[in-house]
Amino acid sequence: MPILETPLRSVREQICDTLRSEILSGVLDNDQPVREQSLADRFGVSRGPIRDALQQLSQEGVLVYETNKGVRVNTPPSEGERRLFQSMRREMESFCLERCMDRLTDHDDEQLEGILVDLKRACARGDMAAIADTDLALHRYIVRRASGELEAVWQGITSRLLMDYSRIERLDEVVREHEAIVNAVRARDMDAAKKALSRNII
Amino acid sequence: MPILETPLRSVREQICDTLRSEILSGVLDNDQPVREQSLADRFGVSRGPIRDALQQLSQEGVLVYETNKGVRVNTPPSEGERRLFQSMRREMESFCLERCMDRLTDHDDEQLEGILVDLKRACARGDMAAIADTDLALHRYIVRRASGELEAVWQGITSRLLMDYSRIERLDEVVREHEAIVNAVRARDMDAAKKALSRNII
DNA sequence: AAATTGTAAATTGTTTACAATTTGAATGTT
DNA sequence: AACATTCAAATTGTAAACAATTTACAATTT
Repeated sequence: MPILETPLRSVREQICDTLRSEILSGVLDNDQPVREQSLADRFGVSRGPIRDALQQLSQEGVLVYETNKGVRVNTPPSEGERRLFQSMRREMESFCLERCMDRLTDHDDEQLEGILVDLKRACARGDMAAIADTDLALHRYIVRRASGELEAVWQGITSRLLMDYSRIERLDEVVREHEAIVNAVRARDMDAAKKALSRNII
Repeated sequence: MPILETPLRSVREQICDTLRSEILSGVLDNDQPVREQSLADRFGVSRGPIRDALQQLSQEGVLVYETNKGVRVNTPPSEGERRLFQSMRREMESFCLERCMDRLTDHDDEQLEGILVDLKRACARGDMAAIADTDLALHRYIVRRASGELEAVWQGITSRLLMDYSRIERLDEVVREHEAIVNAVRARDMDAAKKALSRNII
């Protein structure tokens, strides 16, 4: 039997992750239509799994679905909605820290450190898609560690918040903020970790 | 051009609503597997649209999806998760009230009153599925009136909170709470409306 | 010229057929 | 009896064909 549980990511999930990363990092313009057949050609599968992925991304808020018209890239939330989502995301991640902090092991510290290294590399080469990926990966690690049940809700809120990830301009700031998060978590300093997480949610 | 916008609900949405209602009201047991073909037979369509609906309900938290194993009815959230979702739902609905209150018209009042009538009838005949439907419909009306962009997030949180709707036992209490909500909204009393909504979110 | 209508191409929605995987019972082995 | 193995049935995953709808553009009318 396998020691480490393999997630066994489906085709749908892989396509979702790729498209989400590209959209959040600004590769595709807003309101730009996304055609099923072209994606099917690109990923080398039929339209079935593509439709599954597009539906999931629509529910996540990354795409907008219209009956008989397909999907298009969503627009960022309004200022009011942004503030609401910020508040909710902070509440979620604080909750997750509270729940998982005393269960974290050395292995978790190593994982977080690894994500941090990936983030630094992505920043060094200015790869926005990879930056968005690793940024999300670090937060997601905390969420998953606390409760897999929360991940889908967290992803929906976070994706909507990041629909204009492009406004992230100071890359060194991103690295420093995530270093602060990892350091606080490694020190098991709940208060500092919450503050560092909250500061990074904008 | 059409005076009243027709929502044009897709097959997927209709199946989603039917299954969600049945599951939240306790018709199907937890952890019970849901077979695609049997649902296809029941709704008179092929497995394609069924799979769409099951995927959506999985992301909503009503069902749990496992690769190559299909879906099963989800279990209610833990006590901690419940408190978190409660807090987030209260924050969302308060936000929606703030945003839509001064835009409400007589037509909105009539709509809310209509939902209230439906709720009373459903309670009178003890139809749990209809009670859950109309309960949700009233809150959803406020959310949609404030911002359609919030609905998917709200639905995910709310569905998870209602995974054990059966604990709702005092039906007269349900009616009174919703009457309080509608009355406060009709009076455009922000504070009372927020309190009434919050009291109803448990 | 502007608006309307008609038509063909493009696109999405659905069904059917088939491939891959899981499940469960029957069988065999220790 | 307990455990592993095998194999068929059930179930999910994917592909391809078909139906329904939308879109874009040409033709026609006002």
